[in-house]
Amino acid sequence: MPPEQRPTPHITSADVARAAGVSRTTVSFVLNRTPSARISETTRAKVLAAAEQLGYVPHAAARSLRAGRSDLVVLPASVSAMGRLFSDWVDELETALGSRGYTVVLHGDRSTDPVTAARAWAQLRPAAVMAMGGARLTPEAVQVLAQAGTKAVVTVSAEPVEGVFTLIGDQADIGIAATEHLIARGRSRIGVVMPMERGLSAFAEPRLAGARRVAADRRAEITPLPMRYSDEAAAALAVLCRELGLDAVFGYNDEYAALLSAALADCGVAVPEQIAVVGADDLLLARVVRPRLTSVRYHLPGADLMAEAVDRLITGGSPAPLPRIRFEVLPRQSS
Amino acid sequence: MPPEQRPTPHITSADVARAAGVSRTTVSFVLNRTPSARISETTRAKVLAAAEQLGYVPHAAARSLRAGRSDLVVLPASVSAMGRLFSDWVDELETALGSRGYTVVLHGDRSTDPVTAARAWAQLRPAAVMAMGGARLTPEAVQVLAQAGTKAVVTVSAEPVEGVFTLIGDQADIGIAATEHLIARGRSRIGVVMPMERGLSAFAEPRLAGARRVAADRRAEITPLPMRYSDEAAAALAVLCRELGLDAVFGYNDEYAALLSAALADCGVAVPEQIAVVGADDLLLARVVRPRLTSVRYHLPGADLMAEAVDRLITGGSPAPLPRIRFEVLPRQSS
DNA sequence: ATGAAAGCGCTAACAT
DNA sequence: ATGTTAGCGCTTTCAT
Repeated sequence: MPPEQRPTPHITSADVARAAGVSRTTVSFVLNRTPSARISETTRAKVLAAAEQLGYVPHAAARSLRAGRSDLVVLPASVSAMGRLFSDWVDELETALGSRGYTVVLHGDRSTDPVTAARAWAQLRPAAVMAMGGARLTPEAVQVLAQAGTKAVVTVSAEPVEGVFTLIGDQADIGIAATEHLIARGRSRIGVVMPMERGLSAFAEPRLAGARRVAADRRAEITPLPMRYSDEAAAALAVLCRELGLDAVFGYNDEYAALLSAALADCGVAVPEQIAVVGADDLLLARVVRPRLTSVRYHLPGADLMAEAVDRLITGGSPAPLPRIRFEVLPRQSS
Repeated sequence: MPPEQRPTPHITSADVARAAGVSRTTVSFVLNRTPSARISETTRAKVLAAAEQLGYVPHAAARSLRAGRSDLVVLPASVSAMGRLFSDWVDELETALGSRGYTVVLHGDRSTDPVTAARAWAQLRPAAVMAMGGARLTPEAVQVLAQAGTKAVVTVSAEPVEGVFTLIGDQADIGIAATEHLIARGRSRIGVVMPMERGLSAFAEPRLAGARRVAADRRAEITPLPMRYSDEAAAALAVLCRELGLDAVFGYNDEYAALLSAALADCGVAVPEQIAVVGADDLLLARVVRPRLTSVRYHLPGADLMAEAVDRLITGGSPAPLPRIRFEVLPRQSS
């Protein structure tokens, strides 16, 4: 049977109503399972059949415009800057929120100004904005979202942010964990890689600060090591490490650490015997390179717990505060 | 100065009009730079000032509902399944489309049924859907999108898909490139890793088929090697490779290849002297491991070219066909 | 150069 | 149990 050629290209709920011989109200009630309306089984079946037969797909924009609420959850995040650990979590979060009826979309976050970014998200009038990555949430940005009716604004930060459901997690803790591990392994002349790529210093600085804090108490010495992400830069830095007489390096993350570790080996420095190396983020990479890379991993709250909290925020409840993000050293061969 | 507390939480274009002392029509003209309307400089300035002062943010849903067109580009893609090469491209595409006035959102693609997935995208009434990853586009799914008014449907496939702007790219070419490279290096007993993780066989099968096609002509022998992504599986497979007397392995992609390469070294097999290894996707990983991994990389059409084509499709033009996706072997130490 | 008015597709009081 | 009706915020003829 050839596909029926509709004169109207767009099928609306009115078409469904007409086909089923009911009003648009009834169609709306059936399709939304409105609890307050009692619909007879026969009517419900008729409506469903008509919708199916016509290939009706509701118009999300019209729906949320009228209803005054949206089921959209915007997750600002640049997809290429996402580690595996985080992207797995995002996938789970998407599933968890999806099963609660929300539509999750990732919104590339390449705008430089927080307010401009917030305006871009606000245009979509989302129920929630979860700025878990690099996006900065200034008070003005938060106000833009609030004014657009965003019910839940979530972020992760070292300290609570006014008007925002804050997941507490301090990058400094990563530097602390790595440095404590290295000192426990008997190291005391510790380099800390500072990536020179843009946007990374927001993470690198607190990690360095954490390392310094630990070292100050334990008579260890911290040397910041600026490094670009390239073979050449790593090779040069490897030589420098040897000349400085370092006995350990915290490599910012697994990628920088692995690159440097390979460069150290290439120039004859034994890892970990002469210089121990620690990464962070527990990427796949850490388990594939030799020596296997010691890494600091983080534990985000379960995606389901997070989804529950967001749902509570959207529906007007006050969620229980989530546990602080914890960091853990996974000792492997490189330290 | 404390933030002004508005009685109305949502600021609409009517508020802007009132504050500027003009009609909503004028506000719309100014904000959209409607070319057909001539607005005096003073009026334009007044409107802009009022909008800024009130913190007005347009309501994308209302706008596209009324205008009958949307500036949304939906990119269905599971973020955790994305390689670095592809995610970089997505970032660029986002920028390129953004500068043309489109709003790009990634929509997690975890639904099993193509039509269900298409319906989820169609709810957003996007101007374009770019299914570049694993998402299958059946004729029914394409029809759902067409009926929802999606102007541009784009995908990548080995052959043109009816009603879809198809980027031609054949996974088999990867297997072909890798195998030709290995044969040129004098290898003839070639294993091909077949990942057992779900969803990957859609890519793995054609790669294997490509390898077989080349081998048939050149008296080389292909052995499929099922493998799970784990240290243990890799170790076991490394032993098997030795026992089978293979002299080369195409590792499906860089991750599997690197894992296997490390396992081979661990069990005393010299790479590449005894067994050459080739990966694919040219991940960072390939340059960080030792020996550095030979990899097959692909060249997607430039993001700007792609954006241009999508824009053409949306605005009713017919874009020039894009160049076929090309694959290239990057020889490094492992082969 | 600017305004009045209609209506996009949908939901939710309020009727019946 | 189902229908009538009034908008949600915006764009766009058509007047003026």
